[in-house]
Formats: sequence, structure tokens, C-alpha cells
Amino acid sequence: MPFALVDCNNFYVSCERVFNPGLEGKPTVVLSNNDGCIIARSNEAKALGIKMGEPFFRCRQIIEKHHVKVYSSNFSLYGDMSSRVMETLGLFSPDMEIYSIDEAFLLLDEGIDNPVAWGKLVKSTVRKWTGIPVSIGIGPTKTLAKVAAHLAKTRPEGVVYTGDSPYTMLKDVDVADVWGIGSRYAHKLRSMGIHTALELINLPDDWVKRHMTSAGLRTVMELKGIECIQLEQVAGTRKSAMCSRSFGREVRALHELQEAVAAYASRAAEKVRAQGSAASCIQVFLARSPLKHGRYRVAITSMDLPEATSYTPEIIRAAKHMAGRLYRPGGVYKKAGVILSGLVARGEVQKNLVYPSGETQDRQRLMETMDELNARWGRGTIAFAAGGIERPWKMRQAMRSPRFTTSWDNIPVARVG
DNA sequence: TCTGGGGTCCTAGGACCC
DNA sequence: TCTGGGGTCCTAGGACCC
Repeated sequence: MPFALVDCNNFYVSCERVFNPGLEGKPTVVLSNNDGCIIARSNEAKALGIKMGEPFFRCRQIIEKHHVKVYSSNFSLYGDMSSRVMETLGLFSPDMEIYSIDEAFLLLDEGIDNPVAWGKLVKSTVRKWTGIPVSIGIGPTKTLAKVAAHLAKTRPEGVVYTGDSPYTMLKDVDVADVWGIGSRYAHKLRSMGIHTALELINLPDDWVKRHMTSAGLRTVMELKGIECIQLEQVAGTRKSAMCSRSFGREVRALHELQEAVAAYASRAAEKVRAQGSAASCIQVFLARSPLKHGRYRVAITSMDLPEATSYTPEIIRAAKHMAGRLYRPGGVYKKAGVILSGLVARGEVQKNLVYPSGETQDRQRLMETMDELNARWGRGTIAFAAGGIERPWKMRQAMRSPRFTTSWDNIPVARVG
């Protein structure tokens, strides 16, 4: 049974366009958190040579010259639009895997004898119901469906089916565009004269295994049409949860760092609770600005908890303590983060007889109540003071669009006549 | 001056054990 | 002069994805 990959075109830009149709046909980009670099581009922006991941300041000239529209990222809007797209897709197949915020794999039903026609129907329905344009690739394995979807972006109909002989299409596919081949492997392959997906599948298996590990071999098999990667319908439980942010300005004072770390710890704990887990290990890192052209200088420390917990105050206390240990007076800090790992199901926490965490029912109820309030009225409705009130360190988001779909205050108004 | 955030998996090598 | 072999677990680093 073939796989379909449905991929939203320039997803974040498309979300902005739904609520601002004037952007249609205009070069538009969306920036990462802290307005640091480009994370989404409209086709017009791509045509101007603006690269994915490029720092904003470095393409500022092109942006100003061509009047490119610029937006800060608005993840509550994108997340909500994503749910709408996924809900629509769910009507077309009972077997679906939500792969990322803007992609889903679907299994085609046995009865579908014209995959391209099916794909076109999916595409037009999603467009009509959500306003989001998608491309669809269909093939015998997930990797081939990905290849087809990549090709579909350049076709006007937006749907590509590999058919029975996927090999013919592989000669036109750059090896770097294959799912599973990142920049490192692409570079290595190119240096050996391997440029296309077709050349890749002609390499000996043992060479691939030795130089690209078993994961690389799986990619090659999948390109040959042998299914190695199954559909994962139930979202697995996460094994770690992280929250990290760059600061909107340089941070020098320990109390500000601790405030930020407390806020991040609180968010990470929410994520852990949301999947019914508790954390048995906390990691905290502080990053100082790079020296000249280097990378961030990162100090990191980790601590095992005597008993796994998801109780925010306890996690905040540990994280602040750890930040204090990492802090060097005189340091100029740009970024910090908290990682919770060793996640276990909350009902299966190994009790510690010597150092009990004191995780009582009252505390669990308190956390549940906070989570409910924040789910209902919006994140941050109720929070711990340790995370700061003014938050002078918080990230820049100078050009964010309103939260059109997730905040009553921002709901769009249409005027008639 | 200005470079995101959040995940996963695999492997090699060291420590340790018998 | 002689100096095994095999297993497990952990960690750091490297690769990948969006």
C-alpha cells in the first residue's frame, strides 16, 4: 500500500498569508525566535536568493531593496493552523502519521486506483478548508514519497506519484535532497563523485553501512523501494524535553539568568507533565557570546534527582542552583536552556526511601490546576514569580502578527460594504 | 552590533565485571 | 619472559530531521 507525504508549502509564510491576503505574490519571510535568522521564505523570497537559516542582518539589504515583508515567528498561530490541516487530512485516510508541524504521511487505501487524482482532491480540499497550499508525493516507501513530494513542489499540479518504476525519477534528484542525507553526508558523497539519488543506490551496501551507519543503509533500501520505515500512528512519548531561548539583550547579572532559567524550567516541566511523565535528570546550560567567529561558549551541568518529579517548584529550585554554579562573574550571556531527561511515566516513579521528594497529591493537584488554567486562558496566565515579571531578558519579536486564531483579542474583523 | 529551537538515533571507546 | 577473552553499561560526539 503506497505512502503519501503531504507537505505544506512555505508553511509559516502561508499561515501569514491566510490572514493577510495582500501578501500573496509578494516576497515574504518569517524570522526565527529573537528575530535572528530566516526560517521560512515565500517562493518570491527564494527567487531573490535569500537562504534558509541566513541571519537576518546579513540579508537586510536585499530585504529593504525589494520591500520583502518580514514577520517574527508566531508559533501559536502556526500550531493552530497545523491542527486544522491535520484534521482535514485525517478525513482522507484512517492511517496517518503527523510527522512535523507541516507534514503528514498517509497510507492510501487499497481501493484507490488513481493516486494522482486522489492527491489532487486532498490538495484542493486542504486549500479550500484551511487556506494552506500543499504539495503531495506518493510512493511505495516513505523515503520515495518524500522524494516525490520534493519534485511536486516544482510542478504546477503539485502532486507526483512515483508509479511502478521510481528509478527513472531518481536520476533527477540531488543526493542532498534525499530524506536522511544531511549536509555532512552530502558533502562526503559529492567529494566521491556521487551526485544523484540514482548514483547513491548503486553504491555497495557494505560501503554505505560502513560510512553512513545502518541509518544510511536504510535510506538506500527505501530508495530502492524496500520498506524499512513504518508508519508511526501513535505519537511516542518523548524521551527528553527542552526549553531554551536566546536573550533579547546581553545578560550579565546572575539574578536575571536565574529568572530566565526558572522560566525555562517551568516551561520544560509543563511539557513533561503534558505527556504524563516525570523527569529524573535536569541539565542546565548557559551560553556566552562567541569569541570572534567561533561558536557559542557553552557551560553545561547536569544533576540526577533522587526521585523523578514533574513538580515545577522543585525543578525551578534545582535549575536556579545549577545556574548559580555555572555562572562566572563578568561573563556576558546570550542564551540559556533547561533540559529534562530520563523521563518515566508518572505512575511508575521509583520511590527513594532515603531522600523522598515529597511529591504529594496536593502538589500534583496544584500542577494540574495550573496547567488547566493556562490551557484555557493562554500560556502564562498563571506562573511562578521566580520566572520574573518584567523579563528584561526576553527575546525580541518586533514584527509578530496578531494571534488571529488563539486569542479573542486578536480575532480578525471583516467589514462588508 | 546583529547567527532559532526542539527533537531522535547510532557508534566508538572506556570502565568495569567475571 | 610473560601479559585472555567476552560481555554490559555509560557517555560523548556526530549524524540526522523539521
